[in-house]
Amino acid sequence: MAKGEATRQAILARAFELANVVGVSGLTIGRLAEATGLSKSGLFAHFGSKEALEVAVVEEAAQQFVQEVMVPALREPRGEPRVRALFEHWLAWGQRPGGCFFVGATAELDDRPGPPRDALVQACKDWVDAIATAVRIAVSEGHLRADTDPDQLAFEIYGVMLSSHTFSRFLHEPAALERTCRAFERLLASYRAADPRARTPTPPTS
Amino acid sequence: MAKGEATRQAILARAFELANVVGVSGLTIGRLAEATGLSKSGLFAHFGSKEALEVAVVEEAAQQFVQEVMVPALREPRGEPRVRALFEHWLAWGQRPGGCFFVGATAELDDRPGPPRDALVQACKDWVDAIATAVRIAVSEGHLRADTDPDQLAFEIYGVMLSSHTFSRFLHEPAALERTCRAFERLLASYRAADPRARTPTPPTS
DNA sequence: GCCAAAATAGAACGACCGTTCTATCTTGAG
DNA sequence: CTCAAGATAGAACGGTCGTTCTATTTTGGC
Repeated sequence: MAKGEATRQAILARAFELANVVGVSGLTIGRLAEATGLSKSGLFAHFGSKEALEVAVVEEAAQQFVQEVMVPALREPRGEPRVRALFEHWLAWGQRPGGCFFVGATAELDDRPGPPRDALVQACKDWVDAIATAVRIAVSEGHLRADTDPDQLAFEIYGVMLSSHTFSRFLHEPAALERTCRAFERLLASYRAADPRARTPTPPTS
Repeated sequence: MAKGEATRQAILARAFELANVVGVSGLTIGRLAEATGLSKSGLFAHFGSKEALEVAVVEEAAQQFVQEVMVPALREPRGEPRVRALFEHWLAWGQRPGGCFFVGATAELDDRPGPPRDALVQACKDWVDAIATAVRIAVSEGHLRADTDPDQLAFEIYGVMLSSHTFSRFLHEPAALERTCRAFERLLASYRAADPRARTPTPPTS
C-alpha cells in the first residue's frame, strides 16, 4: 500500500523543518505528532525508534540539500563559476529558518556516536567532496593555480561558511553577509591563476 | 560562610567539564549531582534554576578561556606574534575532551533565546574582539598591510577555527591539524606587508 | 463488496527531567 | 559552647520523553 509511504514522506518534510529550528535531538516525537496532526503512536509506527527517525531526518535533509544546492550548481559551467555557484546556493540554503541544518546538527551530534551521526558525517563528507571536486575542475580549467590543493581550498571555503553561520545567526552581526562574500572572494583571489589563460586547459584525453 | 562558595566553584568546574562533552543543555542536574557526589536538591540550591546554572557554566567557561588562551597570548610581543599566539593557544584549548566549548555551545543556543545565550554571545564577541584588536596592533606595527580590515581578518580566522573543529572532531579527518595551520598561514600571508619594515611603525603619539 | 493487511489512535508504562518541600546535618560568629 | 543561619539530603510533584500494548479505522487486492 502506498498510503504509508506518502504520510511518511509528509512527516519527514515537516520533521526536517522542525529539526532545522530546534535541532535533531530537540525534535521530539510528541511535538512532531502535534505538528503533523497524527498521534504519537501512529507517527512512531512509521519509524520504529527515535534513532531511526533521526537518521531519516538527516537523510531527508541531505536529499533536499542535493536538490537545492548541488544540482543547480552542476548546471553552471565547469570551473570557477561552478565553485561560486556552490557557495552562493549554500548561502541561500542557510537563509531558511534555523540556518544551515548541517552546521547545527554537526555540533549536536559530534559527541554522540551512532547511526544518526554516521549519516550526518556521510552527508557532510559528500558536501566537502563536492566542493573539492568543483575546485579540482577549476584547476584543470586553468581558473585556479595549478599548485592548488583542492581539499585545502574546500577546507577553507567550509570555514567561511561556518563563520558566516555563526556571525549572522548567532552573533547577529549586521555585516555578516558582506564579510562572508569578501572572505570568499579573497580566498578565490589568493588561489586564482594570475592570467586566466596562462595554463593550457587540460585536454579531455589527459 | 565561605563553604558554600567553595563547593559552588567545585560544582562549576565539574559542570564545565561535563558540559564540554554533552553540551550545555545535555548537562542535567541529576547527572551533575551524581558526578559531584551531591544530592540533586543540594546542588540545585546553589543556583536556584537550571537556567542560572547554565549561565554560570558559560561564565565559568569564559573565565577559563581567558586564563588559558587570552592571558598567555597577551604575554607575547605585540603584532603578528600575538595574533599567532592567540591562534595557537586556541588550538590547544580545543584539544580538551569535547573540543572547544564555545563552538559546541554556539550551535546549541543560537536558536534558544535567554540569559544563557546572551552570556555566550558576550563571550564570543569578546573573543572575536580580542582577535581583531591583536590584528589592529599587528597592522600598526607594520606586520600586516595597512589596508587590512581587522574585523574582516578576525572573521576569517574564526572561520579557520570553526573548520578545524569540524574536520578534526566531527569528520575525524586525519589531516585536519595540518590543514588548519596551512589555512592560517595562508591567511596571514595574504594580509602580510610585502616588506615587514616597509611601513613606518605608528609612533605612540598617533 | 469482502476481508486480511496496513495505518492510525488511545491509554499506559517506566525513566528522567526541573523543581519544591521538609527535615536533618554542619558551620562559624558571638 | 551555643545556636541561628547556611548547607545538604531525601522524598515527592507534575511534566515530558521514548516506547509498548491493544483497539479501531482505513486501505486496496481479489
